[in-house]
Amino acid sequence: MTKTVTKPDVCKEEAILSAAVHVFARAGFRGTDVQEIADRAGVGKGTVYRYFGDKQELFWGTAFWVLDKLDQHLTNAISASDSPLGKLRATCRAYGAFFETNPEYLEIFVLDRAEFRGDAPPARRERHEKMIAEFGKIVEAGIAAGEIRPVDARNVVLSLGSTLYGSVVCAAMTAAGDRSLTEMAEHAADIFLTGICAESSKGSEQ
Amino acid sequence: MTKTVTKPDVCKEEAILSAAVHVFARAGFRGTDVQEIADRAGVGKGTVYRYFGDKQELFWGTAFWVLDKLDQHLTNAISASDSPLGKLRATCRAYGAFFETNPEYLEIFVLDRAEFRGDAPPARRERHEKMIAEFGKIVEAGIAAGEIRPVDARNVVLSLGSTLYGSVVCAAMTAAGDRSLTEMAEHAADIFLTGICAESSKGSEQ
Amino acid sequence: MTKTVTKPDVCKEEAILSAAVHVFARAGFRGTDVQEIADRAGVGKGTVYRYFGDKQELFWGTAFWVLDKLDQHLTNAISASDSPLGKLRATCRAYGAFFETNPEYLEIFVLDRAEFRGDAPPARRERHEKMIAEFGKIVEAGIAAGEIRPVDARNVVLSLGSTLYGSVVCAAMTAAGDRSLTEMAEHAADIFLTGICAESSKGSEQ
Amino acid sequence: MTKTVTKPDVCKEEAILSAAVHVFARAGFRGTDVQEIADRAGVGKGTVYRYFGDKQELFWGTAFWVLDKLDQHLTNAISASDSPLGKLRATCRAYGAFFETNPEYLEIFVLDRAEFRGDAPPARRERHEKMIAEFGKIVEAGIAAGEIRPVDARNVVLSLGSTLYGSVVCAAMTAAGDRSLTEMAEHAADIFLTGICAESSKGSEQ
DNA sequence: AATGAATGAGCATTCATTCAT
DNA sequence: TATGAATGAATGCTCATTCAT
Repeated sequence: MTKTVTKPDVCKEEAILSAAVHVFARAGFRGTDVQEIADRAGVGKGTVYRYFGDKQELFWGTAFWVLDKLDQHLTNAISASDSPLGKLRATCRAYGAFFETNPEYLEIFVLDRAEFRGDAPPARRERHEKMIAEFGKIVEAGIAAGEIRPVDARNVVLSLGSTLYGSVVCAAMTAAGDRSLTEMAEHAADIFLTGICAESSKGSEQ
Repeated sequence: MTKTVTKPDVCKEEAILSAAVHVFARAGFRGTDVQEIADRAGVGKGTVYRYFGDKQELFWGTAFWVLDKLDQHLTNAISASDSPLGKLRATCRAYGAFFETNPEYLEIFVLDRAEFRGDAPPARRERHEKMIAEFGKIVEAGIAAGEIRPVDARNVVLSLGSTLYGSVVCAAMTAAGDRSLTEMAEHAADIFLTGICAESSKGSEQ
Repeated sequence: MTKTVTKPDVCKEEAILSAAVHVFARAGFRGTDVQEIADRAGVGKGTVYRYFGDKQELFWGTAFWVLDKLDQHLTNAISASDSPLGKLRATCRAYGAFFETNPEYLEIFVLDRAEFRGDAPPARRERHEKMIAEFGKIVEAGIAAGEIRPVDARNVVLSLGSTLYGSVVCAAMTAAGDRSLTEMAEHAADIFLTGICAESSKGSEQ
Repeated sequence: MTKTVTKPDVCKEEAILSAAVHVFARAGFRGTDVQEIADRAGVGKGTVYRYFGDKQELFWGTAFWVLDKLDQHLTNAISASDSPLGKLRATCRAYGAFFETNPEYLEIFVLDRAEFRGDAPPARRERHEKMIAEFGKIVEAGIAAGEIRPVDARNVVLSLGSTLYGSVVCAAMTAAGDRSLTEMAEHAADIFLTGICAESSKGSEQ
């Protein structure tokens, strides 16, 4: 019989995930002692294992949780603007702000990449694709509206994602001495968006 | 008495570093057994410690070694073109090609960020600043030549670095299914450069 | 207050014991997870503890249950023959057949010895003595009838028991490659009984 | 690369095996904490793992070590007598004496059966077969000399082995209250050997 | 200088047992 | 009475680091 995993209490699950973000972010995956997560969550170590099966699943659960929060945050940001370009700008700002407000979440993203490359469970891949598709539609709307040059939407979304990811990771790396994550992301967005704007709307964009 | 570290034999040092790249890249920092590096380098475990002091120093030595190789690779690429914009483009292409040719080097960069955030020893920070300054000069030359809009050179270099970093990391993450690292980096460069080009030179750039 | 143990439902008790035989036989005493016994018995883990107090008591209950079954099986076999020697032969055959039919029961016997040496609760010791006495009477009847040499009945019964135990354990160990448990037991009985028969002239050997 | 196991120091190996016999015999396989073996052997826990790889291999090493000692002990006993029957008798006596002198060795045998049924590594199986063959030759010599009835030598050896095993295990189980292991084994031998002697007229029984 | 044997702190995971519902 | 969620002590195994040879 495979490992039994049940989550009878949503509050405990949240407490564990919240503690896990904190500890993983500080100590890394391998450097984390599950006991510390349990202590910080106020539950027994056995409970952590009952809820998540093993340390890796716990980490994946944590990473998914964070991705979910990011998705919600970005989704909120999108609705704050009407034009496609405005939505993209808002997304970039929200992306930077999200990780500036929660530096621990950024660590989870970095660890995810460092420890598990492409081994993420299907659920996370699907969520990622969903987000890509979502933004792809915005780009296509921008193209239809003449705000964005006719480009391959998926590639542009991947590039924008890469740029934002690189911006926040690198900005956080240089110890906040220079500019905030949000400023970095906005600067990256400026450069990025100006580049993909159609010639006709250059004037209004810059 | 502080830890005695000497490197009497350059060949051994190279062998250890080469082995370290391999093993760190595969297993991560914490997941790496120093014994495996010693075995692969064909030296005793004690020798690794004599040459590098401890595991963390060994990793830093490895990361510095890789950064050095990247620097040389990019420096070569720069000289292949005369115009500032050409140099930047060539740099982007070279950046992608470097990590496409040596995926292990990319892992070292990712691990560096994941495990040690900003704890890198001064030597590496200095080297990093040196590279930033180097490219800053190119940007300034581009501005002077009218190829690049009047921007803050340092910020632009940081943004370009972030973009390239994000591009290769994310491209490698999506399991090569989409495009090669080099293509990703070039695509990122296209968007990036087009955005910072002065209005006057748009035509020739696109 | 001492541990409260009640068995309100005989069906559940049987279900637990039956499951326990299965799991203990497969995994050994220490290797057994009480949860698995509960699952297999279709009851909650708490119920197992309510019925048996703790894991050791559960095992002893299981071993006693099996011993009881063996006793019944051998008692039936005895009644199938009239002569003392016939009864002993029948007992040997039945002994082998019992464990051949129920290999799990043999594991319980082996585990019992391995884990608890002589720590068995008085009830099992008494039951064991009762069986020894029972067979002792048959031996004495055989002696009285002139079928068996005048030997110490208890010692002979202990030896026969040891021989049968050794036979089935060793036979089961050699992976059935050679002969069945029943054949092994019969062979052992042949040698054993022939040896204790009166008529022969064993002068040269003692 | 598979687990590296080296045994650079024979004294340490002996110390570990000796400690392992002691601890396994007292606590059983699962109940044994490898740390205790290390402590008793006066080495670090890591050393135990360096020498034996894992707990199971350590147990197998221990069991083999004991089997080896038994083999030597029995081999010595054999040479003390000239006639085949004498050799078999001497073997039985030696078998009982071996385990009476070293009750811990008996526990190892019992645990071996309880935990690993037939999973023993090939080396131990081969050693076992070698011993069976050795005694088979003695039985055949006995048959040739007319001391033993014409029986299947291998089967007889297996039966004798089973009988002796059962005798010592059962004798030890009944807490030495009755007779010593040696006496039990001799008694078993008496019954066993008398039965396989040629001269008698067992017609009515067979 | 080079080696690799020895060490033991550290950590993931399991599971007997309890007890609130 | 029955349940199963929660717990934390227990234990196998790893690996960074040291140091005698």
